[in-house]
Amino acid sequence: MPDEETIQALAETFDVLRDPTRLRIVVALSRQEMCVLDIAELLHVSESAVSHQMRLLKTLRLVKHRKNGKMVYYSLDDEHIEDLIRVATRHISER
Amino acid sequence: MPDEETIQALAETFDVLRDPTRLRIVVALSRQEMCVLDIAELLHVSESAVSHQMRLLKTLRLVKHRKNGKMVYYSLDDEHIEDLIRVATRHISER
DNA sequence: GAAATGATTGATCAATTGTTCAGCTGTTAA
DNA sequence: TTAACAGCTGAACAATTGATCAATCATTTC
Repeated sequence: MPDEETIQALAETFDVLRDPTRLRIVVALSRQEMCVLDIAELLHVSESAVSHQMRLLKTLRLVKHRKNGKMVYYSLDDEHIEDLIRVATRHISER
Repeated sequence: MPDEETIQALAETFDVLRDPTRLRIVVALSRQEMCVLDIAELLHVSESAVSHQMRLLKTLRLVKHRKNGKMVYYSLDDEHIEDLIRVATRHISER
């Protein structure tokens, strides 16, 4: 049995992806870099909602950002997340 | 962008594994078949709590069960879940 | 049958969560 | 300097969640 710390870290990782909005953001960013407004429009949620989620994704080191003037461009910071989505997609397609 | 149904199914999958108790149950079952009481004792949680979680895991087809008298033995029903845990473990070990 | 055991269930409760709203910061252009 | 724009933030709210408790079911043993 993995130690408590590992379990917590694993749970935290899955926790990020369990929310549909966050999942959509991550999937979108796996294809291209995007700014907050682009994401908000694509997913039909408010800028504020996106911004809140980006803070979480940033804190957990899932995304990185790049500022250009007043725009903030986000992209994935971790290729493992794409792996997770791939494996999970295989899972649901066979269940 | 995947359709709404796929996103929901993906989120649901990650949702199961985001809870430490549920994650510990799944990890334990990936090693051996266990009954409710075994799991409860191993994880130091109540039988009732385990039973509630087993219902969820059963509903989402993550575990299967086998009755033998008054005992119910649970085991994993899906090898993809072990893959997910493997990939996630690699992720956290490198972050 | 009654008691004991393993497991399940429903109700309840505190804690957590994601969104909204309003106001804010920082940057650009007039 | 003002207005407009892109993004961030904290408070507040409803909704969801996971554990606990008590009661119950199902099976075995006495």
